[in-house]
Amino acid sequence: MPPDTPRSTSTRRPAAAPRRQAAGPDAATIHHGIRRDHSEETAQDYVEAIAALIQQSNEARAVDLARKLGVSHVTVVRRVARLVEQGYVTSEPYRAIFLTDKGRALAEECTVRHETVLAFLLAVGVPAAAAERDAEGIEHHVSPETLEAMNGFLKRNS
Amino acid sequence: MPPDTPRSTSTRRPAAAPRRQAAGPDAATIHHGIRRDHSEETAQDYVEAIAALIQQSNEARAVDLARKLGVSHVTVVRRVARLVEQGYVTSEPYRAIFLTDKGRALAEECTVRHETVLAFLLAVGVPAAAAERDAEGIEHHVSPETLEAMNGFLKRNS
DNA sequence: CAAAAAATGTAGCTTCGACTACATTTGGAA
DNA sequence: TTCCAAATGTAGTCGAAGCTACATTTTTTG
Repeated sequence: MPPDTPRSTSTRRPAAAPRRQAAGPDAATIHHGIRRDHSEETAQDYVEAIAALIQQSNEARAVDLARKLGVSHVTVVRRVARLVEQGYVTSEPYRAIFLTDKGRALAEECTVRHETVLAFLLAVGVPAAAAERDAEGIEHHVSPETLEAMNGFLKRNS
Repeated sequence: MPPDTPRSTSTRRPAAAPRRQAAGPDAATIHHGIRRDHSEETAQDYVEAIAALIQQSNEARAVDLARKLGVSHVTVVRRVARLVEQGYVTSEPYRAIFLTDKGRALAEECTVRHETVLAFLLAVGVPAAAAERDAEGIEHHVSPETLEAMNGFLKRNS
């Protein structure tokens, strides 16, 4: 095994200060948070989609959800089971899916945020098609502070 | 099983037009794209982190990566193995991790995008702490069009 | 009303990220 | 030079998201 790779610089810690050496302030914390959110993102997507379906057909069927989200009905069914556990939706065997109060609240919140992000992107000059696409992804990573900044911007430029 | 749930409205398709009924234009496609990206997000995070480590220590060790990303070294090792397969990095047993040309290119691209998003958020009035956090999540969902809009905004307001 | 179609449910497989626990290698110190 | 701590590697588990295939129930339709 040729020891060619330079292993020197600042790699081995002096055995005394084992943690927190050269890296940034708390980059790990940020990534941690992102990962935690990941699970909630899906929940939000589902709840939002369910709310949309209910609004347009009075009920949300698993098939429609599957189509809307682009996954198989099996995936939907399993995810919905978890949403039931988390208290976002109710679902009886072979019946449609409905939102609980908690679910409705989340959907409402998500929808508002989605609208804001979309309006903001459009206001900044993003073409409609791209704005719609990006809003889907961005909305889950917008903190209250950023949301407020977006709203401020929209208010100023209206 | 009481058949109480209202199943009527617009649910059953007329057997003739089995697909694409009431739903939006192609919402599924959007979600599909988002999901596909998910895997690339991680790759980008890793490549970006590796580039940062190399810049500050001339090499990226698995431990440092693990610390930076807030995961165990095992997770890093496994992910890095896939990055090797994808041609983003090189890695010899018990040695540090280095970027290939492809990896360097991706890192460069990600870094630029990250900087742009961050600068943009700040320019729009998002507090620094929130901007840093949100940029991490948002950068992966910014299309070229949106990136260009952000750059345009920054140019106009400088 | 009965048959067929559509929707839902269930079983089981795959991939991926994340972890703990334990083994092995490396490199710096004693 | 030997020993030890830190870094890496390996094995095996878990949960979640995806899927296909097949079973069951509901709803439409002939």
